[in-house]
Amino acid sequence: MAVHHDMHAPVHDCADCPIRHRAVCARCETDELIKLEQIKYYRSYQAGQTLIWSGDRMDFVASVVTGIATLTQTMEDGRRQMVGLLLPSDFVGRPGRAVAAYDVTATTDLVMCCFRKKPFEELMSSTPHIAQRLLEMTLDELDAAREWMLLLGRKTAREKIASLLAIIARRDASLKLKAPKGAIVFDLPLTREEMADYLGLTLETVSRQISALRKDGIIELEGKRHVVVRNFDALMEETGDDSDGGFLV
Amino acid sequence: MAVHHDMHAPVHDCADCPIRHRAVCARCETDELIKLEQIKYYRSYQAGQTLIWSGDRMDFVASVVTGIATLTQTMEDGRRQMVGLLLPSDFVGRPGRAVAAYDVTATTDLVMCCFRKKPFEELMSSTPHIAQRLLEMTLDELDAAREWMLLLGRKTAREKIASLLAIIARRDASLKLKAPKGAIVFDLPLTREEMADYLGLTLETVSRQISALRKDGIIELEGKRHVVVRNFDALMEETGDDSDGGFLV
DNA sequence: TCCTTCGTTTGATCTGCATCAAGGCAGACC
DNA sequence: GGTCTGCCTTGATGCAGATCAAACGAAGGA
Repeated sequence: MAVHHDMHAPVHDCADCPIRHRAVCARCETDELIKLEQIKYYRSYQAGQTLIWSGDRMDFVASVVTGIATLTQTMEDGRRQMVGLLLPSDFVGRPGRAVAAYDVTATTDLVMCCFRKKPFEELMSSTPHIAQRLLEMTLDELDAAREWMLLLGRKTAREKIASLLAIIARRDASLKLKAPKGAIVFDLPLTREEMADYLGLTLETVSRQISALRKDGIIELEGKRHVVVRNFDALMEETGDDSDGGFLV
Repeated sequence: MAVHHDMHAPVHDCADCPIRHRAVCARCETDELIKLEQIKYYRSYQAGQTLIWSGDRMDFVASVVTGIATLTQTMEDGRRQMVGLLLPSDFVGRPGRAVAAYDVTATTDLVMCCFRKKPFEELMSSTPHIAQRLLEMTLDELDAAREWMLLLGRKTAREKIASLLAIIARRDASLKLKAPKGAIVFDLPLTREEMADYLGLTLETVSRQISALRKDGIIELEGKRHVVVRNFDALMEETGDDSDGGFLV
């Protein structure tokens, strides 16, 4: 998720927000931020906990401070598809909608910064640039969703796995000190089953393809979750994406 | 695509827009509409024509007046995935982005109402409710994209076909005089190949599944494109969605 | 009129991934 | 220690949908 703060650069963190969240910290010391401060509150959740069930009333909107959450849809017979991955600074909830459309689950311990919906909406209508910021974020998410549609509809299992690893690797690389000279190293934040739900596969296929990428020397594994990518270009070759930009997430 | 005009009801059509388009006609006779009128212009395209190629410079945004257009992504080896279906009143283009991310193709003869991007963006920053309107539309599209991810990742070929037919049937029913007492009747606006690109299938599978639904009495076909649905509930049964609301498109 | 083209249907076969099944490994708890 | 539980791996088998191939019908053009 490329962070766009261009319109109000430089951005810095709120006093008591460990992570700046895009929807909130347009520019500290503005009136609207003060108002946001007045209506915000924090909530913590444990790994595995489902914060919101599809169909629940939603009386707040929120942004992720630390941890990872997922959005999933479930069919009557239990088939599940993950439709969103929420990383720190991502926004959940929809102004103008009363009922949640997806299950929201914490895959790691999670801290959310919440705003009661009513005051948030009032603030939104009185301070135009919040809507513009949200629009920009939503358009980014839409691009990511469409990239994901290509993956789900047309990529092979191996390409799906490579794509997911590349996304996680890239994100981790950008979070840490930039330009990792050598190997990219990261921990998978998802179980095999969650990866399967994300990719439209079964957990067995996920496991097999990860093993295959390991055997082919594309990645190295230490334990089940810790991944080393020595040659990022080789991994990108496996994704099926054209060499350059590609993923917007 | 549920049409939301609630915030400024009643909405009526612009003098020379045959179809009201959500982003534009908030309420006629407002200042911003007059300004929009000043920067808008129409363009027509023939069926099959590609209006915009992924990577092209985009110096305008637009909304569909009549006809149908598609957004597609293509992989290097030619695999294609449709990622959006643009119906009358839908919006194309992204304020704040210079380059198109997808191919945009007219599947029928098409009329677009265009706005040069620069003035549109200026107007957007001076008239807040345009951003709010666009946000609402974009959130709808995001919901649709996520519904589509479930389809692509987890539905069977038969369920995919039934879902697509149900969406088209429902849309047509809402465009025409509402509450069709008996059968729903419509023409497929897409070729088998386009349907395949939409659904993440091959055209042969699309053809076979349509034949199967016909044999099973779920739909009737007159010619290749004309579809009769006598029992909409029976069609919905085949989609795999839970009975009630479901699709947001 | 015939011929071509394009979209489509249908058949035969192949294959990638799902499914079913068994077992391994590490951490927690007794 | 032992055993339980959650997560993961690997093997054997089956099947939905892809692929390869042929042919049909309607529209259009010579």
